[in-house]
Amino acid sequence: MNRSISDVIEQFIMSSLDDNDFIELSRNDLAKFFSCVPSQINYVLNTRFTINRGFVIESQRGGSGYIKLTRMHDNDSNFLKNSLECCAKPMTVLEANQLIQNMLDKKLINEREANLLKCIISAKALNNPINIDNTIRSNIMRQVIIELSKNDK
Amino acid sequence: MNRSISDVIEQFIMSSLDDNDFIELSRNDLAKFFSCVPSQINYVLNTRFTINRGFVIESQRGGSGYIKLTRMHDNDSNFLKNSLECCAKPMTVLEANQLIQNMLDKKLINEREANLLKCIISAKALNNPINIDNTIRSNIMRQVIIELSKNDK
DNA sequence: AGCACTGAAAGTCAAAGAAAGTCAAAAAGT
DNA sequence: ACTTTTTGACTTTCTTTGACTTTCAGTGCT
Repeated sequence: MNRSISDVIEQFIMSSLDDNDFIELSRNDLAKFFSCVPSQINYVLNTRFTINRGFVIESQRGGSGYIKLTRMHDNDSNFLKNSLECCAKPMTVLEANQLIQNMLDKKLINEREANLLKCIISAKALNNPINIDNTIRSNIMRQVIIELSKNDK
Repeated sequence: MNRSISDVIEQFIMSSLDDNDFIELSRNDLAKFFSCVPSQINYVLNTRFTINRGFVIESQRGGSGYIKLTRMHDNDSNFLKNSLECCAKPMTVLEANQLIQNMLDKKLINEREANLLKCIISAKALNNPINIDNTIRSNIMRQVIIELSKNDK
């Protein structure tokens, strides 16, 4: 197996995640360590540690910036993955409400949270040109799912 | 997580506020203590201890000058009412985040809820024509506040 | 008492620095 | 040929630094 540097970096990051549910990386340091350009790290992250594979990435730029990588819990991850597909297209209020109800049923959120979400994706909250309304709604739900995927507190 | 010197200073000031409702700082002494330039203290104050997060800063220059930092206390309904006014105008991500942080500080929402809200009002979630972006954001926050007011004690 | 001087604060603002992100071209695999 | 990987120039975001400004209390002089 003639593996690429990307594979090696993937492996390295993967094993760092063995012990912890999340790790914090320095893009520049990692790049230096593997003698590659920094954007290669982004490439690895974007191609290997995707939401669909159960990972969530957060980061901050600027002085003492960082990249935080979180692994999702497996049981929830499937449901969330499927839900994500739901959010690939614009959603009506009805569809969004159903998704929220599903999340509630699966105990991924509680009642209070469900109510919050419902009011947020309501027509009132997204009061603006109708044609992009549903798009924003699915964008919001996608972000919610990503947020719920982070299993740290 | 204390990533930057600014974060460390923020923490320090924050914990000084644990016991008292207000504290008096000496900009120069603080700067000396943390081995940074005095204006760094201003930076921390301006980015972390903002009005939107419920802090008030008073200061005096010149001989025996000082910086007085006060944490605002007002009851929940007052707070919600004021927050509503905040949402009368379009809001930037930063403004919304500070409002959410403030709600968290006041225990009107918990950390999980705060994170949910933050991701919802993020640029990513509201990914659409910039000029109406901020308007949607304030609409959303308004609905959230209204929702939170429902189960008010 | 009133006034000017002085030095000790704090404030401002913009440049420099330090990350991370983006995107597309070039290179390498298959 | 086509897909994946590698590279690097350019962008964006946040932090750190420092030169310069403003304000004030105290002091000494008239």
